[in-house]
Amino acid sequence: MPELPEVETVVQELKARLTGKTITGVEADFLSCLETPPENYRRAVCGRRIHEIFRRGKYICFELDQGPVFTVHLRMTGKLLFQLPEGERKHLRLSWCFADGSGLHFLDVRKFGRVRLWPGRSALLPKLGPEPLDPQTIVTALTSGGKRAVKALLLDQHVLAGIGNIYADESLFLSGIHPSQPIDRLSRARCRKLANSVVGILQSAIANMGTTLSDYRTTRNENGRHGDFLQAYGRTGLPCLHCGTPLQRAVIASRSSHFCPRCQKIR
DNA sequence: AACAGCACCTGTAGGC
DNA sequence: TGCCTACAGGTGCTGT
Repeated sequence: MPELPEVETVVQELKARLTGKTITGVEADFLSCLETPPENYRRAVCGRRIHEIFRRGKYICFELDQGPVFTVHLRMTGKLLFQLPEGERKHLRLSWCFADGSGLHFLDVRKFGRVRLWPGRSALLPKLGPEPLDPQTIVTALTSGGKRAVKALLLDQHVLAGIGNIYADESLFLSGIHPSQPIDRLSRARCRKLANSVVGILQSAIANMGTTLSDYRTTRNENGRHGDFLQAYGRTGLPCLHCGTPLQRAVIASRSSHFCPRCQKIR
């Protein structure tokens, strides 16, 4: 389940390895992963040099010379790998070939991942909210959230771009806020605490190259190490690391939510 | 406006 | 062992 830290890890590796390379071919094994007609996509990218690779929310963005950008969204089970592992050929959806003979492979068990072409950087992903990497941006985004549950806001990519279920639960646990807490009844101080938790969690997960629970891998097919540090997500029934109360699981904002019923009360 | 439900998919875990 | 079902969750859509 790649969220901001996982995508950031992938982008840093792609940047180091692929910037400046020229795309010579695209081989699609699963045409539906292209949201742009295949011929248009090929025409736009083949023969072009990769100018810059960057991240926006959970999107991986490849900016090519002369303007066009294509985005890759990994959704739940997508991976970008420099080498295609034997035995995973079954899940290969798309490959890019480069002028130096190297390649990049997009694998995706569940076929949810998508590749899309955009005319340029200025028109990219217009509905996406701001990056949740500085506390003031987060406070501002959350405080315009009406009466909604705080977890619904954290997960809404139009409000903040990049947070998914794992880091939403971790941030709420760290700041002692119940996922169902209505945002308009959250004090300014607790909102700031949440914002600081979000930034801290995301930065620490980036430093650990993300969280591998099942499918996520780096471009070198390595696991992220942040799974060892999760304090709430996936710990249903295990003791809270602050007070020892067994953690609970409930469906909130249509997602499984993991929280401590004692440390995270609605106030 | 906010939210629920569903579709998209497949692998895995659990029950029987 | 094997069959069946529920479940995992990011995004975008429809309906209420």
